[in-house]
Amino acid sequence: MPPRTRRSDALSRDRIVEAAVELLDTAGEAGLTFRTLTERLATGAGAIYWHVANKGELLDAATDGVIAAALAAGSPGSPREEIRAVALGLFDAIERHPWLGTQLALQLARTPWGSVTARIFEGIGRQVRALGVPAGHLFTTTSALVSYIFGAAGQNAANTAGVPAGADRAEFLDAVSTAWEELDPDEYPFTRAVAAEVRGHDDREQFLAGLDLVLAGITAVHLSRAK
Amino acid sequence: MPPRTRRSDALSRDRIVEAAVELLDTAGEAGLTFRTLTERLATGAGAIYWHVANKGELLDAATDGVIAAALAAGSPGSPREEIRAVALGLFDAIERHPWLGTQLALQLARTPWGSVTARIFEGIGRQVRALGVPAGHLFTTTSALVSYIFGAAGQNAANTAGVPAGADRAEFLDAVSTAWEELDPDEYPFTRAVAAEVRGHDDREQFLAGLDLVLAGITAVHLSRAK
DNA sequence: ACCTGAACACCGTTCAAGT
DNA sequence: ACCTGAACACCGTTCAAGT
Repeated sequence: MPPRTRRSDALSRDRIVEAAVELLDTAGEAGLTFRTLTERLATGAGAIYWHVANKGELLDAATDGVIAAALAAGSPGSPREEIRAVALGLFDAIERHPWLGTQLALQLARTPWGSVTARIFEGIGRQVRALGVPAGHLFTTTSALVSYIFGAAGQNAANTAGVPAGADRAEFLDAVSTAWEELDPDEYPFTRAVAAEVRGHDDREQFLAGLDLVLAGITAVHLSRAK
Repeated sequence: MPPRTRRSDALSRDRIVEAAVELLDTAGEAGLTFRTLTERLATGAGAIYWHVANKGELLDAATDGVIAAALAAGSPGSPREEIRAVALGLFDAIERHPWLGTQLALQLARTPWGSVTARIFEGIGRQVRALGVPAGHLFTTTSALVSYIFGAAGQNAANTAGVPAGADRAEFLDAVSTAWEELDPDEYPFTRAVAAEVRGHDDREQFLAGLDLVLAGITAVHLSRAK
């Protein structure tokens, strides 16, 4: 009897990465092991190591592929619109693939200027220049924007990943809000006071509002005599 | 013959966490295992599990302790100064304990509103309110600021952790700058153009410049009729 | 050149047994 | 109540052997 899952054609790096992404999407980070991967691909561990150096490289490739696809959709528009598009592309990709949040952080820690960072930095930076930020401030300004985007997208990944699969979003926010209202008034007066604002908020809108805040800062500091 | 390292007194959760931080500082994230930890504490694995539920909880406790200590120094000052102090507290802690970058990201992914986030959110939020940001915008504004701080501090943790221990900082920046200058002109025109700005920059100054950018945005959007 | 799969070293965790 | 340490299940990785 032939194996239930038969390889239709030869193994390749791309097929391995693709299978890895599928496993990550369906079973989470803990669901991707060399055992599950070899089973899914109906092969042996050594076969995978022939195409990929180690698990870290496999995860990097998976992260890279998903991010590259998310940023590929280049819509023409004003610099502000382009920046929003790049940021939202990352935001949405993390929402679709919750493991991206952790993985991006780990990859950033391992190779700070890897291809993912470079891609986003370049994409954002071009638009920062198009905005009219003067030459000596391009690096710092772009870095600040990218930092916000990574921080906010990561924070959000945490939020969405933390919610149990079946739970309703509104229910979850309600629970957080209630929990905040019950914090110690001496230690957490601010968080308590702000608890109500959590209840109805939309993550995506909040992400964009924060982005607008940073853009407003860039305008105020670097483009004050513009137009 | 008695063991080289003898326990001077009873084990405790605090002693275990303290030893874990020491191992993380000296040997990195890979250096902390239950084997090295039991050896250092001259005990058995079961003893540690009596005080700590699992490795995740141990890492959370280590992260929490270091962050709490870093934020404890409360210097009185204007809201802006306080915000800078909190942000720099986190920034410096990550620089002193490079494993914090990864660990914060992982903890954020596991328990988004854990004590670390809550601590920073509360600390920043109070000052945002003191700045005069109107009630309905406190949550979103504080979130944006915290996102930038986490993103930038994390990004920086990556940068400093990536540098080999002995290497000179200036040398490293020089290498990055040179690498950027050699990127493909078609794919990375912006990054190439900005390579020179990398060479002399100071991470701490850049972190603060970005923070000022966000603060300027908050002023422009929410405090425009202030004073 | 590409793949197989048993074997290895190492990890977090458990648990019967001690004090 | 607190600790010991052998044992267990599982993981990433290697490598002699096959085609």
